Amino acid sequence: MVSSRGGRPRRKRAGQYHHGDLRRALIDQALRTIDKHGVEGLTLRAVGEALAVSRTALYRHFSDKQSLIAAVAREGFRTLRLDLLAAWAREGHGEAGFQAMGQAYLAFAVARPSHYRVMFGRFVESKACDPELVQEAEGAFQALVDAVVAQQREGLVRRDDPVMLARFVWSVVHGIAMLTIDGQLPPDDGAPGRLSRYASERLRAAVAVE
Amino acid sequence: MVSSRGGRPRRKRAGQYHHGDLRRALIDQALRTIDKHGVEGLTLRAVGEALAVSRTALYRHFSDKQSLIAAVAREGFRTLRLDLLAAWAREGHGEAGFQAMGQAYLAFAVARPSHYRVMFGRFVESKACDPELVQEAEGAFQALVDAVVAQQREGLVRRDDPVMLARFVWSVVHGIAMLTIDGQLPPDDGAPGRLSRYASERLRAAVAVE
DNA sequence: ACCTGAACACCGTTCAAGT
DNA sequence: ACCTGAACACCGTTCAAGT
Repeated sequence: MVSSRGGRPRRKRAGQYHHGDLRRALIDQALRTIDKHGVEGLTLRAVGEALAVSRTALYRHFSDKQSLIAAVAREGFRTLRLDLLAAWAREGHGEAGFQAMGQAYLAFAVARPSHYRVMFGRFVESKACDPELVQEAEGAFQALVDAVVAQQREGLVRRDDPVMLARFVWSVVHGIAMLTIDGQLPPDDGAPGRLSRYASERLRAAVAVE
Repeated sequence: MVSSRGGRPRRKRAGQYHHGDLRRALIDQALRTIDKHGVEGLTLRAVGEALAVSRTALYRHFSDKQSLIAAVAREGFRTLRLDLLAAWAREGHGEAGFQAMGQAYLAFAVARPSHYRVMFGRFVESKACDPELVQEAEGAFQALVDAVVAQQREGLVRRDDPVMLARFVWSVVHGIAMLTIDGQLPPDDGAPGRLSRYASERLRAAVAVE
């Protein structure tokens, strides 16, 4: 995180350049704003102001606002992938590890709902234009596929097409994540937690051998 | 649909009022715009222009843009509920009916992705402010719960808490819907269709008795 | 190369004024 | 009651100009 001391906009002397990794600073600041105020609260002018930089300085590093948002989404998929792999490894690459992956996934979405929404919400139109984003998203999904294949080898889950099976699991977990962060479950009720436990149990039954 | 002939903005004579059900016309026009250009493409100015009305006429019927969007979301939940009930009834209130509900749900989302996104996407902050929207959303969910209870009576699905079971099913179907309309499945591949068939089969296993 | 400020074409919303 | 146009405070983006 490249931040000014105390999080305040830096005082700027005339004629001075940013002279740091402005690209990095822009992404970090955008992420901070998105986490705090959502994507719809993200303005390039405010980002520039927070970094004590002109509101058009950004165009040296990003072609437009969408491309900045895409960079934020990319970071999200990267963090998500690392979280998933850590959970899977921590619990020993088996049934428990798979369940931990699900929990890690939901924990990510609940901790950073706005960030999660940016990753999936079609804020980047035609992702064909951002192959790095597609690649990062596929990397996160691959962690799930790998875990499925590993369990198939151990005879822990049925031997269907692992990609299809992983997509099914992803749907469940993504569905719960979205319903939770979009406030579709009764609030202040522990509903998300109970649903995720129940879903985990039913999901295990769905992917069981025979 | 209250439309001008040919879909063109109507010519307007000076001093003339709209004198129809402007509220209704505003919702229809907003829905049309959202379906065509997404929520982010919705501007109150364009809505007014399309209806040959001042861009502030809207404020007589809605407190702000959000409240117009909320009305569109409400319509969506109503249509979704009717679609679900029709599918359930058409296939005879059993296993086939339940599967048809799932297909109807996905068909709705795929046919009107932007509308579907508006229904769930937190465009209305703090839905407590729009109790009618909450009510309509709950109505759609209730159709699902009722179908679960009916199947439990027939011994077709396990006798867990029907609300919890319905939330689980909803998660799966909502997850597939979102991944599909957000372009997270490989395009031009029939992947959404195959996933939905596979998920339907696995889901049946997940909710089966014993 | 990297940054700047003025300018342009947009927004949602408010409000005094009209019928 | 319902509608209007001007005005206000915002946007993202472009561009000639600076270092």
